[in-house]
Amino acid sequence: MKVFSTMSGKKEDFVPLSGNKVGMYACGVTVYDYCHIGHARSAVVFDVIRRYLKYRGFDVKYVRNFTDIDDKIIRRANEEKIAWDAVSEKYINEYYKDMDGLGIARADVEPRATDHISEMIDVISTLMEKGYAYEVAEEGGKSVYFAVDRFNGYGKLSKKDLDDLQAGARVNVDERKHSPMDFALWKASKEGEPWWESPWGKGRPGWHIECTAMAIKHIGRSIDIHGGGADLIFPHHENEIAQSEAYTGEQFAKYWMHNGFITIDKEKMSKSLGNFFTIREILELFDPEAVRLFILSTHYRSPIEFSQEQLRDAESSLDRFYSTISRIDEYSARPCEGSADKRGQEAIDELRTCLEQFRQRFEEAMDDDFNTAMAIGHFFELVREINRFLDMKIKGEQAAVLASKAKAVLNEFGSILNLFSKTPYEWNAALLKTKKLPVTEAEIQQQIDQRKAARQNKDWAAADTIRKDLEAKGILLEDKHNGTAWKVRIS
RNA sequence: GGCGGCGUACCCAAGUGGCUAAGGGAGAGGUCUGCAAAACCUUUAUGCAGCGGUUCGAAUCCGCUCGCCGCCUCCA
Repeated sequence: MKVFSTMSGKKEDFVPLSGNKVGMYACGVTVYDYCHIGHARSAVVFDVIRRYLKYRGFDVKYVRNFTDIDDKIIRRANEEKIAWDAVSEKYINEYYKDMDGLGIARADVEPRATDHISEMIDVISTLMEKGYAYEVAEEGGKSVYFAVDRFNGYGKLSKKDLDDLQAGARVNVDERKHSPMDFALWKASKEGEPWWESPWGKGRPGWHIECTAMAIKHIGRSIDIHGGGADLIFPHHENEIAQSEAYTGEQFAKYWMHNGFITIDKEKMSKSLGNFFTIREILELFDPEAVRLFILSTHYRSPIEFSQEQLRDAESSLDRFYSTISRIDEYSARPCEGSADKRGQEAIDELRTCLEQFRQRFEEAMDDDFNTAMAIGHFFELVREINRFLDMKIKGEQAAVLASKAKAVLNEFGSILNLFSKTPYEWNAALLKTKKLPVTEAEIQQQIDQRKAARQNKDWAAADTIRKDLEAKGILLEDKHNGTAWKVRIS
């Protein structure tokens, strides 16, 4: 397996630090607002990476944190005139609503910064002892800063030169810092701010220190994979490396993985620009599976331009997929009597070969730095092969069994991408709700029954009228040998 | 200004030295169908921003030009 690491800027062979155990830490969200689709991308990507590593037989421990204390949370609390922890509690709940809705599995550990204050204090104390950090007197207590120039190798992840950084610093120069790039490990609390007791008086942790403390506590002094959005490379992950490696004297993370952004009009989606869609806004309009397919159709490191058209394309793709599953189900349910002729036997052998090759191709794609886009391409290649096979209407039980096998393969590998796991019925029923179509399933069925009677009387005009009426409401009818099926029109 | 990335058909997108440049969406024609839908078949890039170079051979490596974006401040 090859994994691209931001540290080396190359794809590297993936070899865990210890046997087949993989410790994976992904930076989660700061809980002060609803999550947007960019957060969804990061969650989906690392969810799939974790699933694939497990599929590959690794014993994965996945940790994803919540930053539940920070300036923005405090500001939000002040704006809403509620307690800071009411803000974080609320948005953690909302996070789960969104992510569960999207089908993101929970991480093995989902630690919160404020549950790890003592661990952070321990790390900071050690950094003080080792001379990597210094205190600064503040009103009512002391703050602690990390001295960036004491850490040899600062900038190695983001490829930044300390001198350039300082020369180009846009940060307001803080007189109390020895160097403008130094960052807070511990902040003395101001009047009215939340605080915890520490060797430096009342205060709260800086942003970066939580990940060091929680990664080390829940995974270990060295972790295999550390991930997050590309915007965390600097300064957050750079600072994490400095703190952690200064603290342990060991390599903090073996592989650094960063997902690309979601853009709108080519610009990064972000809270500050205001050009974002929240996850819940999207889920009002599109099926969660379409959102996941949209995200996974592009390699995780490339930018994705957000658009509703793209989401609709993803829906159409899924609809194609589920139509095929539906065809398989019909075929397997009533296999043609008799046995396969020579051509049929050849087709059976061919499809069998396709299924074997699919496994290889899927793994090859995913082994290459989790190339989900390529893997999905292989799914649809297989879908076409299956459709061709079904079109041949091969006689005999053997062919029916093979069609079921094909479905099982699709489902098995789909589950690694957390895609393609519904039944065709569930897909359409979900769409009926998501698209808020003005008909119920019962009404559709009733119309289908009426139309059936008309068709038996060869009253094509009446039958076509019913079909047109339903189509106007977004429902397509498909006449098949064993009856009429309905589906939601994607448009 | 420093560092990094991107530019593949009508749209999205994979491919990063060598079989006919994956796959999805959209369009056109055909097969099937009472008619449709779905499915299948054919079709839509002698071409990979442009110009040079390296090479037996490049979308893929190198250089330059143009266009776009990201990080350097909180950010997935």
